[in-house]
Amino acid sequence: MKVLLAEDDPNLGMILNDYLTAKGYETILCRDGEEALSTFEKADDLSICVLDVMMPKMDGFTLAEEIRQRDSQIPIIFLTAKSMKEDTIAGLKLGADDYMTKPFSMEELLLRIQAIVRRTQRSEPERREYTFGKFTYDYEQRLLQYDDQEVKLTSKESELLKLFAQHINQTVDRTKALKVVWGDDSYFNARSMDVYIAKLRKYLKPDEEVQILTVHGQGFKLVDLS
Amino acid sequence: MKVLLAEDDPNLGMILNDYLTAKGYETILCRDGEEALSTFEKADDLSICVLDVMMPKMDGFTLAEEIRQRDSQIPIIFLTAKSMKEDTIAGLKLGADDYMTKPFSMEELLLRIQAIVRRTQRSEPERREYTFGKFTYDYEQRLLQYDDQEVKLTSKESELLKLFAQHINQTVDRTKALKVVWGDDSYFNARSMDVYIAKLRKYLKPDEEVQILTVHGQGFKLVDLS
DNA sequence: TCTTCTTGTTAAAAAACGTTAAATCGGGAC
DNA sequence: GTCCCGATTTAACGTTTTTTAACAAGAAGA
Repeated sequence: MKVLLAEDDPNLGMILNDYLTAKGYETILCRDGEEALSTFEKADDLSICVLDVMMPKMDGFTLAEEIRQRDSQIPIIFLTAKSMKEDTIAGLKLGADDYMTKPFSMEELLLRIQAIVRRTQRSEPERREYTFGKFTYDYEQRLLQYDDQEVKLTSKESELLKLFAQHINQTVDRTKALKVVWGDDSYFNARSMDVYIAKLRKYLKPDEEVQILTVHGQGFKLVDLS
Repeated sequence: MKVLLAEDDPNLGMILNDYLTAKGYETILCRDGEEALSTFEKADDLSICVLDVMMPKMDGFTLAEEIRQRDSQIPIIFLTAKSMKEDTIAGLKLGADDYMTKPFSMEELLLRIQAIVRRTQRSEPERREYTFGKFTYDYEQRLLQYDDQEVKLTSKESELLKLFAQHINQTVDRTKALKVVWGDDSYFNARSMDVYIAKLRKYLKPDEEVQILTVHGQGFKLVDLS
């Protein structure tokens, strides 16, 4: 996840940069509008832009217009020194996705970035089919196929398997799985999930190369050795 | 474009209502959280929710949680009396799409609504004809066609099918369907709906690529693989 | 090693849903 | 009004899905 930061105040710039980096974002910090624009043109997989409104060489609004010309979709958040209504409105007219008035907390900025990214990426083509080992899983039809056998999964089985299929060879947290599939992570839901893990394991048994490993105290991992 | 407004201050409520109506939006104004929730459940084509945080009976955050449970996609904008950082953060954690601090200008609210709607583009215009798989459904005439066969549906069958057709490949909540088609979600209406689901499934049988899946404990989903 | 916490497994209970048919309702014809 | 009819609801019973319970097994820390 790459974030373009355009902020001329070296102090704030570094703070933002460090904070977002610590939170797992890849950041590119630019000191003025022109630098930001040329960086934008060179970078090819930016997820979001965070632009200070007042900057040397090219202000944030102009920069946003230039960016919009080149990518009409990428989310833009403006940072402004004071709450100027006209600024806000001007920014929104340019298609800003959000707006923050200094001083703001890092946490809030992070949340806003997450919220926007969640929104804009959610239309990411949900896959219909997942494959692992010799299996094919059709999420829409809830059909798990192996050779010429097929099993129809129930909705809970389906949601859980999809979650694993989306994170092949990665550990999926118990709490995360519970929140996604059951909505909350109570004790009983956790036990219920364990039962479902057993069911999925039974379905996956035919292929030795695919299995659900438990990462004790953490979660589970669907490993595909094929 | 339908907007759900939840605002207890009659003055501001009317102003918002009038302004948005003048701008071509269809608005539904609710005076408290509970009213807003039950309105939400009955309406079947809302585009966005604008919720005051402080309201009688049910506050905006709780309301938002309830709404999120029923529709994880619909955009939500919060209105709050003062700029409370905790409020802001709490709201964003709930997945708010935007946030406005009173007093704000109508123009700004409008711009934010437009920005969000432009991004999400979710609103299904009320259509006369719906298609899925090899079927065509004419809602006005209540005529379901397949190849050169056609079936005339009864009014309940029709309302239910329309609801599914408007949410193809999305889960429609049982309670939502009951509220929209039957008006309330009593036990017997629920059983009645199950009977109607069976009827619709019979009608849809000719096309393998269209089916109504049940999402246990949640609702139903009309999937179209074509 | 012992103890505690977590996970595996199985079966039973409970809840939700499917199916079919009979009962009820409500509007038009007579 | 009564009768008839299709539409809808209620009822009864069957099936599937999910949760709960109880106990076994494994991992990790003292």
